[in-house]
Amino acid sequence: MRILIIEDEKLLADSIEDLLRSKGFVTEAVYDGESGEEYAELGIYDLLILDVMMPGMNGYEVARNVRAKRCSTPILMLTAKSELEDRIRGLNAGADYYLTKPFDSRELLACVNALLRRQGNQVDELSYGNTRLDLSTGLLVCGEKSIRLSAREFDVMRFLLQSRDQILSKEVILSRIWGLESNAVENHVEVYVGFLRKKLSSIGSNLRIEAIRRMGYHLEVDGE
Amino acid sequence: MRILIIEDEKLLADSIEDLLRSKGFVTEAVYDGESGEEYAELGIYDLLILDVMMPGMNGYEVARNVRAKRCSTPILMLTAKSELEDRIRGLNAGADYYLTKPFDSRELLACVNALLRRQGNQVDELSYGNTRLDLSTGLLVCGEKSIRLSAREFDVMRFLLQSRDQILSKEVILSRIWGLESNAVENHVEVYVGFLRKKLSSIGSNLRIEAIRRMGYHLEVDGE
DNA sequence: CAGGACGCTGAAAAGATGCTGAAAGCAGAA
DNA sequence: TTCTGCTTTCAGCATCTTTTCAGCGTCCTG
Repeated sequence: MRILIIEDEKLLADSIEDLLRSKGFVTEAVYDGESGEEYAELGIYDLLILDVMMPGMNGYEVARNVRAKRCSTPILMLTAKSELEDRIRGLNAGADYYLTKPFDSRELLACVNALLRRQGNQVDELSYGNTRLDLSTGLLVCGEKSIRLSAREFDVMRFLLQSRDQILSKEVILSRIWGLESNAVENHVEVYVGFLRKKLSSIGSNLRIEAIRRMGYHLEVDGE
Repeated sequence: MRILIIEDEKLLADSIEDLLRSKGFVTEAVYDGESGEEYAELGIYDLLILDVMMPGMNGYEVARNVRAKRCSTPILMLTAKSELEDRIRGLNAGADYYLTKPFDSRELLACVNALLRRQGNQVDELSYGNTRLDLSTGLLVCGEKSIRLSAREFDVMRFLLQSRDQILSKEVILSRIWGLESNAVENHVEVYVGFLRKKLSSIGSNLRIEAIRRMGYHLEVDGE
């Protein structure tokens, strides 16, 4: 999931990026309306986060221009104002949701998730090696064989597949899959990795979930 | 990964230290802004955790002074206040992230990880000679061959690569990698240098870790 | 040249970390 | 309610990492 942040306060943009990245989103930030519009119109983003008050082109204008180009990427507007008429103005300009600063990070995340969910825009499979994870059915497929993953197994497998170029620490997996508030412990990750390894080998996959001591897990393809 | 905690409430500082140490970070704590600034400006930390409300120099001032010295270590600010203006003030003073007390330990960890990750992700590999250290997978690569480093080996190797123009004394390496409070001795460094030399030559690297008597170690490229 | 300081190494002990199977807890379906 | 499958918990084992240590070689200094 790729998110573009258009926000002239660099530090705030950075902290939004941190927040979203820690949840596994891919983010990019630009710091003025003009570049924002340009980037947004590439059409490669799943969501725009757009500040209203910016020097030069403001958020309303950006939203309006983007929509005028028939780009339907959902837009989340950020503003210091909380007046009804501002909200209406933003929505009329094409925004999908309106968040008043200061906002709670939870609220932002909930909002981002809601917008992405609403779009229903997902890739419908992830492949690596000889193996494929079907995101709509939750099936792990290898050649003729396939096996069903439970919800948790699916989340973990997907996260691993999405992060194939990185080592994922148990900590990160926990906070991403079980959430910050859960009282899940690292052994949960170990157990689920165990489940997944069993299922992977049962369908003859050449994917290995390699444990890297003290660092985390990494997906590898046998014979590479 | 080395973290400096600047927090006048000793109990809170201790509990943060415990938490982070249990996750394998090396921590040090100081209990007032003045010493905090002094330590921070040594530039040997990967992250600062900084309380806003302290007698004497407060967190904003520390952050501002540290930034004024062009020290770009990420700063995580802690505060009891959750007002927008405080958050912005902190961000403007150079903080990278803002956490309101009381905070969840998991949230703190996620935050710390996010900040460290962001920093680490700016460079995702370090190369020298014919050899490359992949920071996201922890692999030491030379041409076709590659070998996995353990967590400690990785830390030492990275430190050497990052300081390729300097001679690193065992003492500096010890304090940086094992931490000031650890009871590690210089032989640890010698042993790890030995491990690394073995791994370097096993993949055919032209890097040598040269010992300079009474001074320390230095990375050199064969045939230069 | 002798002696001491320093650095290197292999082997073994100590310590951490990761894996696993079994069982208990839980929630939804029948 | 009972059944079923998913998730969590736990304890013990296995494995890998880190530390420790003793002995040897080399370099420097007097």
